[in-house]
Amino acid sequence: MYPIGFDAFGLPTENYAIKTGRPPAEATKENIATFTRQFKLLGYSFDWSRAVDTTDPKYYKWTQWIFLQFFKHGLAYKKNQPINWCPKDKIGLANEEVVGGCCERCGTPVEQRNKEQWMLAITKYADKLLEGLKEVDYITPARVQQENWIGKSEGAEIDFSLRFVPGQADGKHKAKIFTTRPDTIFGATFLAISPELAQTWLGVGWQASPAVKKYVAQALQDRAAATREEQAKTGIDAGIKAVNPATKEEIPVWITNYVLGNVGTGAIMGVPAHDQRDFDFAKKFNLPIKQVIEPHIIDVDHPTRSDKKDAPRVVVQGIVKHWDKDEIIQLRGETAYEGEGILINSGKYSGLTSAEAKKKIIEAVGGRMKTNYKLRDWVFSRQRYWGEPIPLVFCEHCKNIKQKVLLIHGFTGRGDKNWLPWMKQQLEKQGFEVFAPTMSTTDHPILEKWMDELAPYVEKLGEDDIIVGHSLGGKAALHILERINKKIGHVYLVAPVIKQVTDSELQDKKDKRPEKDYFSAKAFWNAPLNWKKIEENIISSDVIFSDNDPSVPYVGHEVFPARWRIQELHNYEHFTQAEIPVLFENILQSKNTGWVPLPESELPLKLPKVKKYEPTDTGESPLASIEKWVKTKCPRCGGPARRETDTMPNWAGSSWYFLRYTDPRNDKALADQKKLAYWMAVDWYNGGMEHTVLHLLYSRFWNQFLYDIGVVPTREPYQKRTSHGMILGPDGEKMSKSRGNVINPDEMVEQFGTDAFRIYIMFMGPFDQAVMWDTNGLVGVRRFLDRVWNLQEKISDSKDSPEIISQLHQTIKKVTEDIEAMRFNTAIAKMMELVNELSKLEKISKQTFSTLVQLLSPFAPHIAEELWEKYGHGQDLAYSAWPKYDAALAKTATVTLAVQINGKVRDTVEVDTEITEGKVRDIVLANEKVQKWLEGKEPKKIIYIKGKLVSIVV
RNA sequence: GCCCAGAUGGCGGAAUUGGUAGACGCACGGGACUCAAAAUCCCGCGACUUCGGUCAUGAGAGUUCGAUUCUCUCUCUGGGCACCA
Repeated sequence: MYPIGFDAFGLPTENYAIKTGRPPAEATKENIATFTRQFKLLGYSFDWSRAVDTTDPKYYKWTQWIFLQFFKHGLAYKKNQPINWCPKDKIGLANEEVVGGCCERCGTPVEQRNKEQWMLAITKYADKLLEGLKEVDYITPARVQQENWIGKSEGAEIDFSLRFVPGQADGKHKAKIFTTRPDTIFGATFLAISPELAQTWLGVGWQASPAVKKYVAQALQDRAAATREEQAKTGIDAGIKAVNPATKEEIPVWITNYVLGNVGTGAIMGVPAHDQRDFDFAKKFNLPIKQVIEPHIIDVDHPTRSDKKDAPRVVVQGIVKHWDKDEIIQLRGETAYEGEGILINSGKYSGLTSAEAKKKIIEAVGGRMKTNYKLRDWVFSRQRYWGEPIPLVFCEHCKNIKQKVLLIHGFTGRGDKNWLPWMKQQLEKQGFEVFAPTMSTTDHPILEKWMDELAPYVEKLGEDDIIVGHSLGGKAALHILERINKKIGHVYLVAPVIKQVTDSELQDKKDKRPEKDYFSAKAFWNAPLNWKKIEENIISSDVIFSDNDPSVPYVGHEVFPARWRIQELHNYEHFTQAEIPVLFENILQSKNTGWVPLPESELPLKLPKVKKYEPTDTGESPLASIEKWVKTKCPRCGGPARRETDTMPNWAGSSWYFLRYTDPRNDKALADQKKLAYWMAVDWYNGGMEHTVLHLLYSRFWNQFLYDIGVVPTREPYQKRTSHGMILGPDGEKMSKSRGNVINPDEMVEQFGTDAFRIYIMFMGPFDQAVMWDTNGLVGVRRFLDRVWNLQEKISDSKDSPEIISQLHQTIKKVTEDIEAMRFNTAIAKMMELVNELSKLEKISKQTFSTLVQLLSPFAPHIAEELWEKYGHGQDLAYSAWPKYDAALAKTATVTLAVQINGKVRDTVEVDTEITEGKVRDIVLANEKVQKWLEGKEPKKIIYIKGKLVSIVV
């Protein structure tokens, strides 16, 4: 399947509409018609019956439908986000419309303004998107760009306690830092915090000096200027001290612009001896520098160690003269991996390697392992006209409907123990109605009793409501789900007891509960689960475990069905503490905010017609000014409601189009399950490098999400991703209208013909490299096609010579292999060689000519079909069998061997292809030139490479 | 700064499990055909040369009988990310 489609939502079309006042849908239609005509003109064999257009309501119905799935699963949420705002034009700008911090149209400096925006929680998929890269075959740059963009860094969060008066600990105030190098903590000579963090400290009552306040205000303002260039490092001593938890020494706290507010925790420990930026800063402000890591030479003699082949390292090379012999020696050594090494000046950790020290130090200073990602959630709103309308309405009445949460405690737990009361209080504060009953058989759990006691609460729950189950309560939650006949909105399992347990394991349990209680729980514990039924009754689910849980081990997808979202948190034990903020935040994402999804029957929500396409001067999309469209009825309660006026970004439609190709006209689903199962994943996705970061990541995210909710059959959408090179203009620059270096295919086809144009594009350079357009190059290609055409005159019934047949078969081999490896340029070169040879002959056989025409047909289909038909082949060439390579026929009787003496070619000899090595020696040694070069000496060694060369060492 | 890719005649490029560097095409020079031109066909086309050769694949080193290909260092070009702790 070789499909094609058009993705036309977005800025260029919208700007064109603003400029001309023409409806973008109209211009899009015209452009699609032009592209289609040109593609057909060039003879591309697309399956036109599957063509899609992302701006077609029949298509974007499903884009909207997918968005609603994100919404229903708590992955789409609204958040205040800064947007680029032009105060003169009074519109929000996309990043690409901001040039050097100024508005692209009018040059006014751009301001940051906060606006409520729809967000997609792609960060929840950070790890999955990273993991998925292992199972696909992408070209290296594409894979690396994905990895960098996700930007996983594993490190530790460590608290530094603060002292507002030197020498006096108040025990209350702490600064949390993030570091990937906890092993360097003994070298932390200062604490650096971002202006953003300083601002929040000021906000909660920190009495800083006027100079500090002034610096913070200034630094924040400079930051807002949002230039892309790196700013000089500035900073100020905050006037307070922090205690290095490793050395227990007081170190100064500095506020500086080189620490970012939105990375890590917004605070770092400054280790000037082992971080370039910390070093620069310490130099500038005269802060102490303390070395705590020593690079070490690993192995002088072995440049590559077999046990650590892939570890990057620094190689040191030196050339010295021997101390007494007159000899020059080269020394080579390797430093430690990635600058890590052996700890020094680090108390009892001195002498350990970085890797060994990391864990121990984190533990000793009370830190926590923490994984950070660079990836941010995806801002999914655009205050624009030309995009898919977001199919939600806001209903004040429904906002006030109370969502219910059922908290189920675990074995020997209670509704008023551990984190449950805290969670109940927090959720009630947020407007939830919370049930946290205590089971009467909590110490001797009996499944049926629990089900009976929970039944009255379960009865009250529905699609908006939430069940949270802890430990054995998690298992209870699953049993509830397999017994009901309705859907529950969200299910959170906290360290669920779900793994089968044996008697001996129960006996080994080390906690205080009596053994007999365990055996009473066993039947409950090990009761089988009907996952199919459970999955039918859940809209969304989340599972968390703790990595140091003494009683419930982490359980992954070997127990949970493949689609369950499972997270492993650090240091939560068995969640017996009073608070679990992470869980609270997760539950909060399921909170009803008054936004109500349109029912599927009302999709597509079509873009209304407007008079003006500019965003309004309040920064909202033009849709906001159409009262008739905005004012609507709530699909849930029927009361008055207003529509969302934001539209989706241009990435939306292109995030799933590959799925639609499998079933482009389906109006019951985005595509039929069977067809998806048949076609997906995409075997091979070739495209430009400009789409290997965002589009690739977004579409993988959508596909993985759709997989998780059971809509698509594969986790990853694309098996293989390659990239073609860009064709540059004749000036070597990227083709663009403004530069005036655009080549129009219509003109080229007019002048040289479609086939010449096609072949030139393939012949001009390697598939994956950027090449400059040179119209002169078309001349040679056209000559080649003319020569092929002229060969007709030579066709006869004669037989071709063995040499010609051999060359023909070598050409079949080369062309076949090169097509598969996308080496089109060399395939064409090989055919040119054959045609040059044939042109020299008086006569050629019809058979040879036909085979040549077949080989040529993928490159020049028009001329090839014409010649094929003309020379008496009934069936279309396109459906004929590809020529077969015959190794026997490709063989030549003789080969030319190069004769080398001491590595230099001195002569060539033509010998029988099947000649023996002994005979070759005889021939070569008898050779006149060889004799001359040998100068009577005996050869030390003779190397014979069959079919290639003979090398004589003297 | 970091990451990725690359560097071969006048030009686009070819050749890698290490084996005759410059295939194929463009441009250029010479010749044939023609009254002439275009088109076409044939020949030549890396540099130097005392015509024996010598030097040449961004630079320098290494391994090897032999390196465009493998190892190391450096330079430059293109692309991506960027004070990511």
